[in-house]
Amino acid sequence: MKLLCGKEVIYFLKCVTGYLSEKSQILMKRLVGKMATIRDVAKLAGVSVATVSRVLNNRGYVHQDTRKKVEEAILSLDYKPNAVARSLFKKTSKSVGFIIPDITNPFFPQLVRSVEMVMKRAGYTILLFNSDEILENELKSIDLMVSKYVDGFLVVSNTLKKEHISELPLPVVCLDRVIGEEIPSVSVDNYAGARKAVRHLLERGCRNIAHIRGPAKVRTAEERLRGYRDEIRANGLKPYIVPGNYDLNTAMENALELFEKHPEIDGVFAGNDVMAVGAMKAASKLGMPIPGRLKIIGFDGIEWGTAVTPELTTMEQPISELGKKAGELLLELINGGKLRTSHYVFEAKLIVREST
Amino acid sequence: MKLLCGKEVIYFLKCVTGYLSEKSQILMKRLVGKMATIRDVAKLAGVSVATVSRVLNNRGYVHQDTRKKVEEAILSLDYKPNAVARSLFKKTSKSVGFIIPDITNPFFPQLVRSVEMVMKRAGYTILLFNSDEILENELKSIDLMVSKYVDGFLVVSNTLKKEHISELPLPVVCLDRVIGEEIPSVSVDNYAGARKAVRHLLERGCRNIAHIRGPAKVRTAEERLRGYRDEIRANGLKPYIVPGNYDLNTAMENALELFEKHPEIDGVFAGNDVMAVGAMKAASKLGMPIPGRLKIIGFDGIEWGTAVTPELTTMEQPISELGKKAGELLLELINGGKLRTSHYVFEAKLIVREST
DNA sequence: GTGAAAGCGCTAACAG
DNA sequence: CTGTTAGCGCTTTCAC
Repeated sequence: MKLLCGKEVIYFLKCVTGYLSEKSQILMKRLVGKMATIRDVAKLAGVSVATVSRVLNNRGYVHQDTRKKVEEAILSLDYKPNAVARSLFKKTSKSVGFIIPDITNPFFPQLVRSVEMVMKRAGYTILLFNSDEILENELKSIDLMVSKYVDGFLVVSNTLKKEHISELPLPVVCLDRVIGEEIPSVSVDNYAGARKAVRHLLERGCRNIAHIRGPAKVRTAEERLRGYRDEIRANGLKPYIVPGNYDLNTAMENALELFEKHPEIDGVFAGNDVMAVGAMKAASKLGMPIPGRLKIIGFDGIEWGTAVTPELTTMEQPISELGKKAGELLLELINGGKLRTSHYVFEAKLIVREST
Repeated sequence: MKLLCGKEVIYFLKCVTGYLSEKSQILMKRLVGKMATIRDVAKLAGVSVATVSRVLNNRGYVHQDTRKKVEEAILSLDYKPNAVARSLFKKTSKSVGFIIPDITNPFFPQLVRSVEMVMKRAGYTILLFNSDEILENELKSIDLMVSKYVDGFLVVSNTLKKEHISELPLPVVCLDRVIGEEIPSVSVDNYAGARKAVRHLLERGCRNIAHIRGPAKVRTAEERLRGYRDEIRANGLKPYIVPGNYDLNTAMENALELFEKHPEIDGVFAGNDVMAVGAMKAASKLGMPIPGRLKIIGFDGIEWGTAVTPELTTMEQPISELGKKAGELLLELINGGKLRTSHYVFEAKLIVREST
């Protein structure tokens, strides 16, 4: 048999099918690439589908001998339960969605990884959606997820509002940014982190500290800006604020301009690591030694920080922990648990490297 | 009604339900958060489910007036077709899997992004799996995908062999690495790219060129090594090869050792950009100016290359194009098309920046 | 043009 | 302990 190819098998089947026992016929189905169903297993094992279902799910009593017969049938048919059929019945799919702005932003891969890790361990699959922070994309993704019976989802977004989420028939947890009181979230204390960053620069002797801020309307960026401003004020210093977009080039250009206009600047707190690297490049273009002439601190703790020379001092976010905690919350929610705390706030941690 | 909250509505419903027309009852269902089904729509519109299905799928003849009634019902119930039920029947899920080694490796986010882009446009969702190149993980993910009726999948892997794939009941395309003649693939010509890289160093005047190689058994790494070796030989030079693991630290340490032992080295071709950055750091520790005393070229074209100072010269892979092409191939396969060419090989492109 | 009915593959009562 | 059966929500013949 093994030597026949697809078409031949089919032909052969047609010829002999009438003469074969039912069991043999089932076995043949496999050879032509058809997936075995629970019914095939039941027939082959000589039991009912209910019994097969029982051994599959380890539920209810099944006699040892029966179980064995079923297991053998499963093996010989290489039967795999059909997840879609199961989903349809159970209204659950063992999968969760994850909406992020852009996987290409170096902050997210680690987050995705840690989320996937805890979800996979619990038997869940991840559907990934890049939204580019465009509301319409997010909404579409959500509809899709609902119709696919995902069991819940994680989202990092600034555009999404609570009214988009609160009526949904599935659990949601927000990551990195909080959307509303009612929606569980995991984030870091950006404000405190920012103040700590500025304080570090102060301790290193900086007096004229600039801030390259993240994009307007982005929560994290606003909070870091506020932290910077407050700490600067509390020390009676003058704030220097330039816009940035959480990306390298804008930050570099704006930093360049800043350094030229304000040569007194001796410290920079960048809204994230990517922009900090931009500032480093600007400084290097102007021949300003780091940390000698200028000290720079970033925010995030992404790998880039250790790739550059000098290595970047930064306020590290516990990215993996964020993802892990968010995943755990979602799992609890999925399993019908009530959350004791529904807003988790982590601390950013000062990692002193070479740029300060 | 709108002022009642969940529990109250339910109570209210219980009380009056007997007195309501069937249509009103259907409308109420929504208020308590139940998803409308095609049956609800049919009832509300006063037609059969078959008709609703017809307007949903734009198939067969439906009278204008009927269509209108149905559409109104859909709107007023905020009905969304259930993707799972549809999948069960159609044996297709409008989703594809993507198995990658590790999203945390800066090469993959861009790839994922570009794949998602073409797939989303065609209405497909991405299931993401990080395998860590562990065969067992890959196999598990594949089983999962099959049972979820994914319509096909993309995979980048060295561990997976053709026998794991060729019998699968769904289309597969390999990315970045080719697994076998029968399995469509999209990759780049690592060998030629490597030779080109070395030639560039040669043209820049290097005579003692070392190679930091990628991990053993990884196809791409082997090919780049071979390219290096052949080009060096062809020029009658002496090869210097040190191991690396496609990661920063190993590369840095090994480069450090290499530079100390062989001060004559004046050029480095690293197996990927991450290791090239490692080499840069090593050089910087030893105070070897780049590109003055030592020239370095990487492979990949990831963003890191522009973040470091000096910016990294590299053999750029057209990552987005790889993803796009792979996605397109998969779509063709899914739609039952035959591929004219099933192995696409892209060229790596020399991007001269500051490190050479 | 439209409806009735038979599944897709699985689970969970409910009987024995 | 095991089998029968009625769906989950949708699509698709096949009649009318």
